[in-house]
Amino acid sequence: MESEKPRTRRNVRIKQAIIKSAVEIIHQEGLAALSIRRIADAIDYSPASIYEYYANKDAILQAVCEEGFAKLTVALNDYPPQSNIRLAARECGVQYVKFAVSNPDYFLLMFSNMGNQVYQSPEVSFDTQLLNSPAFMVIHTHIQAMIAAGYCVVTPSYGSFQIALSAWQMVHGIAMLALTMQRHGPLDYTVIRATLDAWQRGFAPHGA
Amino acid sequence: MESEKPRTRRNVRIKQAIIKSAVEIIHQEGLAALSIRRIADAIDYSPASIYEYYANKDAILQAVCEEGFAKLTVALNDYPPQSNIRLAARECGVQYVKFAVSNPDYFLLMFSNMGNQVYQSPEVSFDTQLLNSPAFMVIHTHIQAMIAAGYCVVTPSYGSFQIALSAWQMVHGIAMLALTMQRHGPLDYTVIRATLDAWQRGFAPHGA
DNA sequence: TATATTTACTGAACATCATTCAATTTCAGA
DNA sequence: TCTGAAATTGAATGATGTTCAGTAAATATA
Repeated sequence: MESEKPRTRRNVRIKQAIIKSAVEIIHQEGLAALSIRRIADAIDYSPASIYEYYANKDAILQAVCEEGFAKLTVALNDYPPQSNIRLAARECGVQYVKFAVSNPDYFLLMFSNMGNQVYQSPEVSFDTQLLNSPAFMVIHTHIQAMIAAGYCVVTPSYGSFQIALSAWQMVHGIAMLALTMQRHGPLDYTVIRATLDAWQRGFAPHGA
Repeated sequence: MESEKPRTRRNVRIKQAIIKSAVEIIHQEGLAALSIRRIADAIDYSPASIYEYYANKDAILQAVCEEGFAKLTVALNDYPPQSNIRLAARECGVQYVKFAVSNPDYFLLMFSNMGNQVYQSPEVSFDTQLLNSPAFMVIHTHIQAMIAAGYCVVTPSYGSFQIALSAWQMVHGIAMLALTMQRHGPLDYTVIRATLDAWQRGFAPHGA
């Protein structure tokens, strides 16, 4: 089931080589340096043959983005064990920012005008698309745990989905501004953790 | 003082015409449609003569961004009068999101890889750069008012600057995700206001 | 006013880009 | 071995940013 003919197996191997070299170029020389010719050089093919595997450059960028979201999902869980639910959720947010900072061009591509057709099927609603996205589900699971532990208050009009979306918006804003405005000098993660603590307090039950 | 020779006055008029048509093209056809030849067409000049006024395309994009930040500053103050400080600050945040949503390509250009050299002089620190930026000062002033009114708690390591930055990060995350992930369907500003209320609660004094 | 000089402007060119396509090579099956 | 399909490519197309030598216009000088 996983790979039928050697024909198709070679096919997927070349497709993987294409996006792998694309990711490397983006990492090493930035998004602006990425071109079809550059990829073709890297994998020892002619520029024209790239189009045998991807319809156009946008399709390649989309594949790169999809891989990026998968990597982000992994990164969101890659932090040392925490002593409680709230610290774990906070560290998950820190991981989000760290992923962005250590993959700036990659991250900007994922969340910019073009390559973000990942969640963009208009026929499916925004909510269900998010709830099927692994990266968002990591956040959502943290929020559900905090709700279950009594650290988060839900109301009829503002449930776990809205809170998780708010959490994503918070860390996304931190990450984006760090990439575009705060490029010079390293980030102070103590301050960022304090910001995420304040965010958690905003959803905590009254006087806790 | 304002305009010396007719020579220089004509010069600035043409420079303004260039960025004005650039902004129009971005609004009407998107950033991808913006080219030197397209601008030259719009202002009845040859492509080469554009370079008499701007060094290259990046310089034009930077000028467009600077105008964008000025427009954003105006928009942040353009909301109906509110009955108290906290509602005013909240509405300022709503204006930030509304500006982004009604100028998507413009906003993405302002906060993306290239055209954001606005605050990027490495010799000046991030803090002082922000505190000299009119758009950030609008946010900072709201925060200072809330602190003075006792709605916000400051600590030695987390002062008005950090709180204002956190506010900016929050609304920026809302705006950015709305542009890149939530493109289909209008935004629910009731939910966004609830999110900003929660943010404010996070910085409120204990049990208020 | 006539001339010299600086400025504004342009056409044509260059390098690079994404993309297409006819022609060629490679390969799997009969 | 032969045949047809698939894979690969060189060359071409049209668009892009940018440069530059040359021309036209505006200004300064005499």
